[in-house]
Amino acid sequence: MQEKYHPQEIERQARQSWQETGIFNATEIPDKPKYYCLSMFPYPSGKLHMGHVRNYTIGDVLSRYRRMQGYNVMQPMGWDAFGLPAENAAIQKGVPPAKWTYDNIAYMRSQLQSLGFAIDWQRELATCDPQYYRWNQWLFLRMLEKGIAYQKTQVVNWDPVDQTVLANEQVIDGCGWRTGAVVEKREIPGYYLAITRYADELLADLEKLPGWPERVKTMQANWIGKSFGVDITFPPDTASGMPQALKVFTTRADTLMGVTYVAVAAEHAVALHAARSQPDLAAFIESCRQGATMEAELAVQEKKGMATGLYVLHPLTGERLPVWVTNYVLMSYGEGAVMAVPAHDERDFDFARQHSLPIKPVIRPENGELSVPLIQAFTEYGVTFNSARFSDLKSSEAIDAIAVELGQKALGEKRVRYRLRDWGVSRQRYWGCPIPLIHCDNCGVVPIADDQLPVVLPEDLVPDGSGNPLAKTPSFYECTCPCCGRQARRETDTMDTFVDSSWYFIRYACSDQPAAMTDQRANYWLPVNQYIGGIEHAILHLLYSRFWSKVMRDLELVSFDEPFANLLTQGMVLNEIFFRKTGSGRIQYFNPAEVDVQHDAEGKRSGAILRADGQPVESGGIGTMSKSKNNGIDPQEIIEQYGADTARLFMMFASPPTQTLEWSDAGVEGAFRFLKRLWRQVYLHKQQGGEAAATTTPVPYQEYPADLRDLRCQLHQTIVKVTDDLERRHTFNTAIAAIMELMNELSDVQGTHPAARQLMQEALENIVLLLSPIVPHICHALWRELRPGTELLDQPWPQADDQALIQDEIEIVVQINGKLRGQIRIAREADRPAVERAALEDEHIQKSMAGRPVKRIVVVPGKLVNIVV
RNA sequence: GCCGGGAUGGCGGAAUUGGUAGACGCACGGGACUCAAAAUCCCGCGAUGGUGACAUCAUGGGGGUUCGAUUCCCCCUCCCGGCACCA
Repeated sequence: MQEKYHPQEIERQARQSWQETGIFNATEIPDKPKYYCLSMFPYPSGKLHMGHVRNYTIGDVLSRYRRMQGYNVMQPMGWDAFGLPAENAAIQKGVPPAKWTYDNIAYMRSQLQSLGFAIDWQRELATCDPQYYRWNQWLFLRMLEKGIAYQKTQVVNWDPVDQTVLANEQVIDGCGWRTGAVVEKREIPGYYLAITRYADELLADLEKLPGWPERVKTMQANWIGKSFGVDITFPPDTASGMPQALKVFTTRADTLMGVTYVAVAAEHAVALHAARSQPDLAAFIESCRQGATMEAELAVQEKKGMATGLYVLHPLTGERLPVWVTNYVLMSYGEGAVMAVPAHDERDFDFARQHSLPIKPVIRPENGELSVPLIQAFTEYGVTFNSARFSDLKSSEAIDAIAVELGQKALGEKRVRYRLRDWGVSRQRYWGCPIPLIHCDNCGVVPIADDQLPVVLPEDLVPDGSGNPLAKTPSFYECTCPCCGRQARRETDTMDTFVDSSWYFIRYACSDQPAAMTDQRANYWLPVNQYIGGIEHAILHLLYSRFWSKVMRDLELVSFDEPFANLLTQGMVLNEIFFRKTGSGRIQYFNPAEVDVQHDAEGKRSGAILRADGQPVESGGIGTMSKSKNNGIDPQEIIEQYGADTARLFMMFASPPTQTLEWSDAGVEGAFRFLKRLWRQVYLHKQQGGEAAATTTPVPYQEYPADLRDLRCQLHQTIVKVTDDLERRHTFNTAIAAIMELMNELSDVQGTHPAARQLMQEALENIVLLLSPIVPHICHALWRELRPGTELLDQPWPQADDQALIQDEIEIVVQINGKLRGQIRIAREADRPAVERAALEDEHIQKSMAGRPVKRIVVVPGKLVNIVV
């Protein structure tokens, strides 16, 4: 055995050994419990970043742990390979996106392999592979047949930078999720997937996901936004010229008797009708359309409106109610029209005040009166009044009674509505999955026949930054209609890349299946037992994938309802930001790797200097690693300097996986130091006749000296703790801390005494096994030293020896009035009176009590005694 | 505005079901080894007072429940995340 730890060499050897045996290639074994462990696949952007390393290390630790526990583990990897960065790189460098993407995949694959992840590379897939995306197209056609996919023209979110449409989920604070550009409204035809058909199930099934973080489930529930209410029809006052009845949706039918006007969105048919004869109204509508480009601005912008001169009739009283066009009613929710109840709705209240519309209170608090005149809307539930025969009812009763009355008049019914909108999947971009349709002047939209799939995306186009290159490539779009044989045009829009990622985890189960989208292996492996990824996909990818799985289930392609049984959302990787203000007032950022942080004699931070010039730099706080702040650390450099195990150990140790992780060079050094100590400990043990002790005449545990018995107890307690931390808590940081603690104790064990060597052998073997999911390479090498001729990966996860966990004497804490005042050692089986007696007799306790009388003694068995004086 | 999560030494974090606050690591200080430095090893390390044994204070702030509260309850401050004219 080498005296020193040489990570590069041992890591290369370990990886070679795993590769030769193909040990991580998974097959379906019916009689073994399966464990499908999945980390979100990367976009092949060029090289791995620390977020990837963290993500895949978490997955690898869990995979390797489960493997040792006897599970049939599958951990696959692939590439989310379609997307805009490829096109942008192509525009800049003049290289086709395909080449750029495949080159990146090759490099990043080698990086992942150098990190030693236990991945089944036989199942690797890339979403830009025609053999993958043909099944996107195939399923899209099935959806088309079922009416789940359909075409419509509507106002959409337009990203002016990426020059494409975005789905609602992809608009964050009014900006594109990728570019951050302010989203515009445009009216464009496109294809939609009817995710709203599944709204109710997507919401209800969140309850089938106890293994998901509450936070993510809440976010999805809010996004789906189910609300119960009543659809109400307001008949037209034809005398005023009102052309049609107005349908509204309300959750507060109990306030119906307080309606004083009706408001419609600027895009509403009634508004457009009225505008035809009223130029000023037309101008107002136009200004609404232009002003309201940014979603976030909508909420804060001033409420504006204009009367149409049209009237509707109150469905119960027949009263004439004016119709207003306003900018605060959304066309995209409900019917694009609302009944306005100023007394009981904040928005209506503001608007009514501005435009001097009547305010009619009809709800009062259950125990009390409404103070009039109202200073603000009373929006809570309460009791009706001033509502004719619907007075003096609780809100819930009034809603029911009014709904029944409206039902009898055929002017309303109870209705459930969702905030969720259908998923627009058309993208006016090149590097994506072609939508398999043909437009024929004669036959309309014609789907491609299944046996003609895939519609292959040409891989040699170089976009120039102006529009979709597919639309400028006749060899792609020129075709003949499959129905009538005449000249036709192929659809040049491609699918949202979130389509690709909505089912890749199913395809891993059968990525070599040429004849079908899935086969029975999908039902063996799925659902994914543990999914790991960033919280940023809480809605987007995770909601789409759930929807897609349910569609596939209804098409009888898979048999599960939910794709991901357990979800772990990892925290982001942060690093300090350093900068200087240059003379011209510009800010120049410096990479933390080029900066030395200084400390004073008390260990507090005193400043930071740039190594290159020795001059100070300012700290800009801690932030996510990003190019713009120049605070990223390249994982490759860490791997080359310290080895993959150090990188993995540091990331798992610095914080629990769900929390943010602060990068620290010193912390990396510390992790490296620990591995060096571990290596040395095994080396020294072998020098002292080490592993022979385990095989020759063993000393019975009962004959161990007391200190070794205690140490052996700690060893087995550590096994229990690490197992629990990995299995249940997923707190790898505390698991590592417990092993470090044990190592610290172990380093005191000296000498060649057989029992000492025997214990050392037992401890080191177990430490190597416990650490192996986290730092597999060094453990692979150390195991060969501790047990020559055997392989670590053939070993099961260690089991604690129950006998070792039982201590004859235990330590009990003694408190006086809840404050720690002493410790006593006492026999494990000592009864309550004995414990009390021992506590009272203790010298320290006697002194602290100073003769005060005992009022009461609280005993927590095995833990503490509290003496109340 | 609504919903959720959080605040613990110089720093990252630990304390799992109300039971020893600060595990483990980093930084820092002291020592050993060395011509010297690095590396390594040993010791110390919340604050205040005390030579010391020890005492007091301390988990964002204030109050409460309890023999005992970082943990439970009420109020407040600040930070982070999500949603936001959703009728």
